[in-house]
Amino acid sequence: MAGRPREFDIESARDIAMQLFWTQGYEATSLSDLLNAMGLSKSSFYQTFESKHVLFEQCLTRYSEIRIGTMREGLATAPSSLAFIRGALTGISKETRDPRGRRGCLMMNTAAEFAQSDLAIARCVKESMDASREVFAEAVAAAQVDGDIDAKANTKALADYLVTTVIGLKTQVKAGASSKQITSIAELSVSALCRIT
Amino acid sequence: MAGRPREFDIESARDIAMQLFWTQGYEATSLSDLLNAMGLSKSSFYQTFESKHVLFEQCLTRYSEIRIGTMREGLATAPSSLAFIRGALTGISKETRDPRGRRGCLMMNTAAEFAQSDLAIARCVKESMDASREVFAEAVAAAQVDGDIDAKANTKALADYLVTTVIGLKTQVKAGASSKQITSIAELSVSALCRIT
DNA sequence: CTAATATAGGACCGATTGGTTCCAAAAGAG
DNA sequence: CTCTTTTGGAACCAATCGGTCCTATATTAG
Repeated sequence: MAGRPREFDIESARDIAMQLFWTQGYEATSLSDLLNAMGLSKSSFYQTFESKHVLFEQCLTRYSEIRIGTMREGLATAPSSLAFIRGALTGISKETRDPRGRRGCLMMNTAAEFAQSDLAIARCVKESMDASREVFAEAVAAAQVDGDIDAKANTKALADYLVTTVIGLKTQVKAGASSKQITSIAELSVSALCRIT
Repeated sequence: MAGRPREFDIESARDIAMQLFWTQGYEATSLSDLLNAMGLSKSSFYQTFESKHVLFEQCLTRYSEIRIGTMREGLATAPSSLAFIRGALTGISKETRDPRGRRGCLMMNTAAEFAQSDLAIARCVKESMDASREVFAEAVAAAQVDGDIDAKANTKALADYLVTTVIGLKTQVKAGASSKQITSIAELSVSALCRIT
């Protein structure tokens, strides 16, 4: 009991929107920007995604899922937990060469753009932040078992420390830091992590 | 050789604008927001400050001056260079209770809002970043002389590390972290700094 | 067939945007 | 007094914003 089938894929259309929001920010992305990039008419857009704002929230959720998924996969396949942590930090230097520009992290960009003005979005950002902290906490705990990090150290505090460093590094990239600088800071942070007691 | 005297103070009017931009961001601050807050008519505004954009650039410069000045003063008056560094990090936890909201740092907010789109602004942000790194570099060098930080460590790299941590902490505040979390991460970072070789 | 849904495209909405220009009044300096 | 400048306010600009609604067509299921 259905009519004409949808001619586009909701998921991939949303992914395109996510990329736009990521690169340009919410306010800077106009409705026509979205329509052009997604290849949709206004009618299809509003019928499928209630509004620009609702679509944005969906994009945030999707981004978080992808990001956390990638982290979990990286942790599972890394040669060691410490290697995963090191890779998570040093890998940020690659974003320096991002052809799409140094666009940072959608969650942090959003946190910066919507400060306290939108509670629903603020909550979404916080949840994503907590999720990535959780992955780091698991990695730190495993590295403590491996003996790479002091077992007496506070696991959750170290995870918070890592999240903070990642945020700082990504923002540095956005502010114009060089690849070498990022790598150097990342290495420094990891070696510091291993000396904490 | 002058006509009617200006009835407002340019400096303080600009400071009010800076506060607005800081809390709300550039795009989110409309012209009428500015006029209301600054208590100016449109004519006075455009006669004194060429445009919204020019005013914003002036605000960025002013913000940077204040920020760097405060840092230099803190470094000069602190009981020790390491104490200054520790204070610079742990003090961020106070911003949690900011009545004006967790508004982060104007420079980083701007970096996030204007990514690569405005070169003049990007340059301004980078300069401010470099200036604060320079202050941290002086502090680290002094702390190395004091023996609080290993003298063999790379001074500039440590300064970069500190800037990154500050950015991360301020963004964490904006994303909703608690005062305790911030303090804990800051303490962790400082103690890590002292163990690096 | 009919009912249901999706399509593209356009008309239209009120509101707001940053910015410009003009005006007449006000107030100082010479 | 005259010249110069600032003042507030209004009028006006073209453009854009997100969003609604409508028409006509297309495509499926039953």
